[in-house]
Amino acid sequence: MPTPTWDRLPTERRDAIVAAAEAEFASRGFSRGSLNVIAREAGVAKGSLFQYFDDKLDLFAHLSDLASIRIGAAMAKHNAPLPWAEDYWGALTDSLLAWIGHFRDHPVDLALTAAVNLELDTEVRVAVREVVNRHYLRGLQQLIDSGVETGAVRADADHGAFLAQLVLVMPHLALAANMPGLDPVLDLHEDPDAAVARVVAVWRAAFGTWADGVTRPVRRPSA
Amino acid sequence: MPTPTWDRLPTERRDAIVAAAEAEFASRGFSRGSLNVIAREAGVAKGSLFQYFDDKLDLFAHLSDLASIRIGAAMAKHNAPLPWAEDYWGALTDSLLAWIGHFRDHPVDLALTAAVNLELDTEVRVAVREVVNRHYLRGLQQLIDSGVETGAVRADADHGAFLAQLVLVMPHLALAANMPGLDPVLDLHEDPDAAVARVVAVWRAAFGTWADGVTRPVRRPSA
Amino acid sequence: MPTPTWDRLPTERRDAIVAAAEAEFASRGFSRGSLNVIAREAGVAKGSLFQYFDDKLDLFAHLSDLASIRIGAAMAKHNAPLPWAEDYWGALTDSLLAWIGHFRDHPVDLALTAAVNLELDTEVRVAVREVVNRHYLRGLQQLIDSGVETGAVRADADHGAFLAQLVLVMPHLALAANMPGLDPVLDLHEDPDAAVARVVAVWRAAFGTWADGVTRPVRRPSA
Amino acid sequence: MPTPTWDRLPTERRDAIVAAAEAEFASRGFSRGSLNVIAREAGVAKGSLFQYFDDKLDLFAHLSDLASIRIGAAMAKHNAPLPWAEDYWGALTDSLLAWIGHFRDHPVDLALTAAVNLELDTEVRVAVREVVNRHYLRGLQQLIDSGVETGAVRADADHGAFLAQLVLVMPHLALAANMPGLDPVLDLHEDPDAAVARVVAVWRAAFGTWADGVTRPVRRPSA
DNA sequence: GATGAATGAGGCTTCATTCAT
DNA sequence: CATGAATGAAGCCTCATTCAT
Repeated sequence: MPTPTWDRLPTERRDAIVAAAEAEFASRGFSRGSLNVIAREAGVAKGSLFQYFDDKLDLFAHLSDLASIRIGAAMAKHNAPLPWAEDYWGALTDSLLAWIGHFRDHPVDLALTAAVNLELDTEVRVAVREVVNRHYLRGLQQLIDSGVETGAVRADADHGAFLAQLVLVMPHLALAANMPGLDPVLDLHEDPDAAVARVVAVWRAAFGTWADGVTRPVRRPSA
Repeated sequence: MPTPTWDRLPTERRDAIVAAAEAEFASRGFSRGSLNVIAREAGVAKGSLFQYFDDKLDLFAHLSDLASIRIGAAMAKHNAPLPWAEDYWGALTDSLLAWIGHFRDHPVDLALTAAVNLELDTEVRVAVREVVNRHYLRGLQQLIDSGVETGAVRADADHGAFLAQLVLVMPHLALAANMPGLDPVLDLHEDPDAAVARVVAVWRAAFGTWADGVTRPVRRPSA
Repeated sequence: MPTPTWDRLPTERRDAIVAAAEAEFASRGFSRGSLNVIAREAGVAKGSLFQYFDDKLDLFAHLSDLASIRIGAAMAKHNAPLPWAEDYWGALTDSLLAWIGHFRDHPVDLALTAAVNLELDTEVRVAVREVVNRHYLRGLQQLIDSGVETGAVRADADHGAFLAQLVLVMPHLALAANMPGLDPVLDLHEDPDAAVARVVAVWRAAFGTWADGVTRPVRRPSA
Repeated sequence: MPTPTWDRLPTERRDAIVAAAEAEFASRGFSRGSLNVIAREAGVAKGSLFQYFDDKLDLFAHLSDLASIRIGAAMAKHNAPLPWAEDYWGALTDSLLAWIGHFRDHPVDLALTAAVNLELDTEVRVAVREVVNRHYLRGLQQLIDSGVETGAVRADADHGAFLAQLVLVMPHLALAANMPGLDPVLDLHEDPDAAVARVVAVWRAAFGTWADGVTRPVRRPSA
């Protein structure tokens, strides 16, 4: 967590540091990103960074926090007007495409998400994910709940498994749709629309009700 | 790719280097793994490594190649006697648990898989994945095909989406089941049996035929 | 020396700074002790420290001064009721054990004494010792004088040499008895009672009168 | 301990590094001595130092080892022709003056001894002392033994206490005689001859036999 | 008189790669 | 073909002190 000093800083100074740090970590990842470079690019003394953040990881976690808030806000804004009640799976498809689009249009968010998800160092990854997942899980859980309420998601489906799929698949969509070499099957990078439609179809089959309202029971494993 | 010199090397020398390199990359990842340490532990001169491999990445890719072959062989051996024809989804569940078990019992394979999947540097990741995916995709495709043949997997299901799910989920299973802090929903690390059962249930619902043989059509998206 | 500003400070503020500084220097020594930490722990601004003290050394010297006064008072109180007249060497032994005990029970005094005695920087050490020795020498000289008056210390012994032994040995006792690895012979850390008895026996032999009152002349060196 | 690489080094390179390191640590002590400076002055790359020594402490310990060997050899050479059998205490006085002289004439040895004895960091001090004390203790013990054999030291004296005095006093003599501000009583820095004579007189009184051969028993404390 | 943000030199250590032997 | 010493840039982080507010 940033120090109180950070919060008292003039906005321009904070912005300069955040911009420099985002650029650096986005292009080089956490482990290889350099505080030297960040300080130089931000036009501040190297030591100043340590007045604002405990250490490198603390700075990185803060950036990730900012990014996840930014992404969450953008998605909330996009999702609000979607016709979840009338066409849940269509709205979900639309939302996922917007999700992909956000990362296409905000390379910094993409790169930070990549950096978080791909960071090798377990300590780093766990520390940052803890912060980030807190934001995401709540929103995704609400999304599932609303599907249940409107009848699009079967009440007796395994909602936890659905949530797990979302948590697992969404970062993959964001990364693989915008970076080459990550998806060898769905061709996300070339044709995201088709790929997303196929993914949603899977979920609909597994967790959705029939169009005619007939629910198809899927028993949870008795194990 | 290793140089011709590498291939002409006495077996013990090669083995010593491979063992040392696996141990090092397994415990410290690619970026932080040290050639110094590898050379020391293998009992060879630092310079020699550069006679066998172009650079650090070349060595790492070779190890990943070896590991994927090893893993593939182990899984093939385990899968052979499973009752795919009689109980496809049960066999799949069994296979996935064995998959998780393999990585639990072979920390080196786990760590290398982690290193590959978590490596940030795009160049590194793409280079290594290209090699690795070649092995995996073939095996997984066969697994799906056999499901179709035996009638467990619907002929009109989106087999590509199934393959994508496998490719995406299996590394996640391997890592999240054996490292803490990676799975915030399914609790893979604590109760892998239940988690796997839930995942397979999803696939069965999406891609499987009914127990009574009635297939439930899932139209591919018209998009 | 503290500035006049320091003397005008509210007592609680002074106490907070002294406490924080003692804790810091005690645990990290002079060279490695950090003014940053002291200011933070004391709840004062970093800059304020420089309003009260010229620099780091000035602050440290002040603490040492306080500690030596504190130690001197404690020892004076302990020494007062001892039977110097009846059993000088027994009283001295008792006093030295109390001396060791004081440092065992007051880690801050121990650490400050260590910091003073072990500080490499000549400038620092000389500056601090000058202040500290003033207190000690007077007390130790009185102790010798009283021995002479009561006849326990020979009048013709080399009292300066006795004083030098005390000055040299007492810090050693305090440190070596309470820190491992400083005394390779007497085993002060393990069995202080025995070690002190042996040291006092040496002094008694060198500077004391016989039990039967016969003094054994030790001529000062004619050099 | 230096690495094997260090031992294989050309003599001039080793000498350059040792000279630079001695000069640096001698003038600034261990904690404040800088490897940067040492490398620059020695004309070697900073990284090379880490091919020869594990870390800063390892280098410092090696220098201390060299110095203690050097000092030990010098003293052994000086002590050999002294008339220990005829005039033990005179010889001891002479030896101690030579000891002081050695450090006066070899400022590097003086400074290293100071650095070892005054290093605040317990870990450092203990590590280095372990190496150094090994050399000294043996020599000093022999010196006492020879005194016992020739009858100058009483057989029933507390030889351990004598050894402890030597171990404690000799570094003090070396330092205090050659650095101002360390000895507030004996005036070692101004008149070492007199000071040494007084110290030896103390020991003679405590541990020596009478000139006329009458031994004066000093019972070890019954405790 | 108090504050605390800014400084920036300097600290130790790591490491992939080269190249003379 | 093997060796291993040398490199030197780059890494993160610490800290006493200053000075504008």
